[in-house]
Amino acid sequence: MATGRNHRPATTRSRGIPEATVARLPLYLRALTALSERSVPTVSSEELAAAAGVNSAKLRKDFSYLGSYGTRGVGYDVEYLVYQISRELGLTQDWPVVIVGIGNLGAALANYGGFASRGFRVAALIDADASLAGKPVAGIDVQHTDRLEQIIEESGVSIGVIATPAGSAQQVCDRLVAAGVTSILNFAPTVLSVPEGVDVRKVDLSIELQILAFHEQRKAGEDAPEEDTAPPAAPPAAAVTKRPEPGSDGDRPAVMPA
Amino acid sequence: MATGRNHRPATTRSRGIPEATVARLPLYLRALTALSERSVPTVSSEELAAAAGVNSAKLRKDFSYLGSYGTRGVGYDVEYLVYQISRELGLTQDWPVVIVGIGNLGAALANYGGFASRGFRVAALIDADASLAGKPVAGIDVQHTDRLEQIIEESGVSIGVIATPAGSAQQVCDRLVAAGVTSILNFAPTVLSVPEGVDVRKVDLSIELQILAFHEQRKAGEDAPEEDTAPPAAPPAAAVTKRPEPGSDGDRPAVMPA
DNA sequence: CCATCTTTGTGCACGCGTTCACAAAGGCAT
DNA sequence: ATGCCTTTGTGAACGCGTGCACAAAGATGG
Ligand SMILES: NC(=O)c1ccc[n+]([C@@H]2O[C@H](COP(=O)([O-])OP(=O)(O)OC[C@H]3O[C@@H](n4cnc5c(N)ncnc54)[C@H](O)[C@@H]3O)[C@@H](O)[C@H]2O)c1
Ligand SMILES: NC(=O)c1ccc[n+]([C@@H]2O[C@H](COP(=O)([O-])OP(=O)(O)OC[C@H]3O[C@@H](n4cnc5c(N)ncnc54)[C@H](O)[C@@H]3O)[C@@H](O)[C@H]2O)c1
Repeated sequence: MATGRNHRPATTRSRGIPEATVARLPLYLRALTALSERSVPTVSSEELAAAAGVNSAKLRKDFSYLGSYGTRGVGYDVEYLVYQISRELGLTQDWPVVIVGIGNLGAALANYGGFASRGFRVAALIDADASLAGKPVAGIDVQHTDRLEQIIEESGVSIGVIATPAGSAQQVCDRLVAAGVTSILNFAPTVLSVPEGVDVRKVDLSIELQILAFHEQRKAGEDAPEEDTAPPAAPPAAAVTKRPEPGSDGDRPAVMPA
Repeated sequence: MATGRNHRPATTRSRGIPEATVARLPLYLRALTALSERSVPTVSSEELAAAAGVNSAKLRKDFSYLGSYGTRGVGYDVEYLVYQISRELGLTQDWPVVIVGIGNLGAALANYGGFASRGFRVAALIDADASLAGKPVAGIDVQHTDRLEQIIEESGVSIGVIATPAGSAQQVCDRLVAAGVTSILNFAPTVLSVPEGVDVRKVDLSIELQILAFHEQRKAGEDAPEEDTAPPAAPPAAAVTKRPEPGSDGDRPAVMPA
């Protein structure tokens, strides 16, 4: 999963809908939308669960938090459920979104059609590079960072996407929050600190790959005997003496062997 | 979070390292790398936890799974810890990666510098569009899908990134797996089904936004009284009778009101 | 060598999330 | 109507993850 707030103190526990359930609702919604397009009238928890790639009991429990929308012996009415989930997720209204940082990634996001298909609308593209200002990306003119606050207030934007380099992310975040944004999707590889009441979710490609690498390594080393912690390097203790750097810094033990 | 395997039956539970811990190791690694660049010799759990945005007790417990690498009264040796985590994550070796689907997103990924900074190397870019073949993206020539199997075998690729449209994703996935890929990072909004032993993680922008929208809606509606489930639509029951299934398609109750 | 002070490593308790398993509900055929 | 069959909704058990709080380890200064 990405990162919601650290730990919701259970006080603000969304009318009883668990966070894990919320994270799966979009998955169900996607599967249901596909069924709806094929004009399938009803679907059982078993079928829908298979389509969404989850356990059917989990799905039923998830839906039970929304209410009793199923019919025993039959299943769930597809259209009705699509509406209920959409409403629960707040997708019956349009959410204007700003994207800050129109580089490789930001431009790809701007071009992504998957926004509008749900209730999201790209309200503005913002970049600090003056030479980009006025140029259209995905049919929308890029605007300069100077106008960030103005744009957000005028358009009533409450969701911001950060696709700037990591070094600028916190600064951009601060400005977004100050201007009224209360939900942020962060693609920059940094930990953002935000005041209470602001939600941050992060998408970090590098982390995902590293997690895959971890499991990949385990798969590979499953046959070969593990070499444990012995071979790697010198233990950390008793190794803090040298100081090669005049500026500031201590020594570094001779780790990172061959 | 994204999605690891559904549920690891605890049998293959990575030498005791909890999945949640594995997911945080890259975070610690990033913070430690920054410290290392500033030549900071040691760091306490409290400081490092703050930098990584987590609880210090959690961080200490996480590290305890790797071994006792700290020194009481002092903290952790930065360089040593960087090495230990890198080794645990399998980052001491280079992982060749293929990206399939060099469109908006795939091209952005190919251009992303964050790959090489960790142990990942873009081994090949693959697309079904014949007009892209031979054209360089990020300094690497795009190759046609026909050569997918050959490329994977030749380069010994075990990690694949899917950035094709959703409709092609499962098919691409199947080919990757058949060719020997055992870890997949999926950007297409689809549930991929893979055989046992293959890990899939997904990154879904749309889902992240929907989760943010959910919380955003709650924040907004906190003042206003909730309108519960009453107004929405007609209840689902008593609407399932017909089954006009010669071709397909049944009726659809008049949901989705104004 | 001893006292003190810092910080780790972890035992423990708690809450969330997952899964099983089944009673109740409801459709459908007879 | 009545009984059967399907599928929901949920009680309960379990396991994982989190965070508190503290004893033990070790550094440091006298
Ligand atoms: N490209 C990818 O596939 C990818 C993948 C994962 C993460 N990321 C992260 O996403 C971010 C963007 O990546 P990218 O490849 O698009 O980089 P990029 O350099 O192509 O684009 C960054 C853009 O942000 C703009 N910018 C810089 N500072 C700004 C500021 N203060 N305010 C507004 N705009 C500002 C720059 O002008 C530039 O247009 C980076 O943090 C990167 O680490 C990228
Ligand atoms: N662009 C985004 O920001 C974004 C965000 C989230 C998710 N996604 C998802 O990522 C995927 C790619 O998005 P995009 O915007 O880059 O789309 P795109 O249309 O720009 O690129 C898709 C590329 O995949 C290639 N392709 C199609 N079928 C293929 C096949 N069978 N084998 C190999 N290559 C094939 C196409 O030739 C094209 O170059 C889509 O599934 C999209 O939903 C994109």
